[in-house]
Amino acid sequence: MRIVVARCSVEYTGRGDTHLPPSTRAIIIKADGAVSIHADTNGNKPLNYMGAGNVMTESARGRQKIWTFQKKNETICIKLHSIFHDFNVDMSPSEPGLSRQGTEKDLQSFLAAHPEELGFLSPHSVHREFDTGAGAVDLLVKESESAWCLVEVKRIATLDSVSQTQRYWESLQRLYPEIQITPMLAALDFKESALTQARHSGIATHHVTFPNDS
Amino acid sequence: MRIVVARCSVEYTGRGDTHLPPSTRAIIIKADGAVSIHADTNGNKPLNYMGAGNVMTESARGRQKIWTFQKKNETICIKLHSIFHDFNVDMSPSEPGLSRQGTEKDLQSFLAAHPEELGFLSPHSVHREFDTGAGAVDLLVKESESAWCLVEVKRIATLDSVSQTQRYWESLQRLYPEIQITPMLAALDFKESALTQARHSGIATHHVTFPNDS
DNA sequence: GTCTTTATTTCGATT
DNA sequence: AATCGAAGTAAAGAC
Repeated sequence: MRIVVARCSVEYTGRGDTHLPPSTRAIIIKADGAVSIHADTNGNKPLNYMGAGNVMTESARGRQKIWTFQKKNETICIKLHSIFHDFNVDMSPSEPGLSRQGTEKDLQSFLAAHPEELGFLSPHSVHREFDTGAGAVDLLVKESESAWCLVEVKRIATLDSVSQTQRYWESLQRLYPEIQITPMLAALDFKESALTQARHSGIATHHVTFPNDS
Repeated sequence: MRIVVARCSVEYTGRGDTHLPPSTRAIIIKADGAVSIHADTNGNKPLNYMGAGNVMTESARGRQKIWTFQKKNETICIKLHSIFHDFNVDMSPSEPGLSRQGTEKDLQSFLAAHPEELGFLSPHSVHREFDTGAGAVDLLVKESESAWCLVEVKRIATLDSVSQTQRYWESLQRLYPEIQITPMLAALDFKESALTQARHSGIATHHVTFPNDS
């Protein structure tokens, strides 16, 4: 990892176009090629950046260094006006990486293994990531041959979650017109507007408690 | 800005729970309090982080320093096993910040000023951010007293964009049952699935070209 | 402060 | 490599 502190200005063109006027910032270049330009503000977000997998070239206009990082459809160009620090840090090439618990996936697994938490006492079968023709729904619980329940799982249910559930419902009902399909939105937490919208759309809501939650 | 390079392990609890085993990483602490922990991989993303507005406390278990950053419903805890670098960088407190062009907002402004790009040759009026009762739609074009067109603007239209447009359409039609309301999704680019879903839902799609686009 | 939406979203899984 | 759905999304704007 290379860390450079410099007064610089930056131009980016690609998904959008951006410009960064001259100021002092920290520039981080990782082993994978990723570049980020950090000011002392802006939270953990860089002011400007480019992901891994680019080609870096150094040029100079007069005594001013210019770094250009090029990718398929993106270019970021950093003009270095004055360099205050510039050093490399050796890091172990093997980073163990982050492990997560309590994700939406975890919740989905839990509910797939414990459908009784959703009120399904003796389902025929529980499918995960069942294709609806408009994206895959988290769970499809077959209560009987002719009665299925489609369950969308969220950590937090929002208006979008309701729309998504409805989209799955309509699409799946179209694919299986002879089956009676019931939609359900299950979440750890519901926005008030999501509850209202779900009620209006005829979508059942189920507040679930994660086993690890206090 | 404080930059620390250290062998460390990290625990985070809040929106989820995460764990980061011991390894060497760069820790950046900004003036606004934001912390990010960067490995030499993972692109521009930090492995773990916490946004601005937290309280930092330093403690020690034996000779091992422990930093804890606490926020409303989040805690991040960094155990420092060995510190290799630790220095402060002075930055001008006034960061000019990034200027952007070609955002969705820009596109919305452009289309509000040039409704003819969407096929509206002589609209009575064009409203922006018009409340539908289920969120605000980008544009509401009144073609006549009794015929309105609701336009959702995106840079890239996805399945979600179609759901969102439909949600606005239904809600607005419920509020104004006597008006004939037509929905439209306008974007620089459409996902194939979005086009299919829009056609199915009776939502018009309009591929727009941004004036600056080549 | 809570909710809604954007983003150079970014990231990961899949085709 | 391109696509598409999801995210501890984060951050900004509205109410």
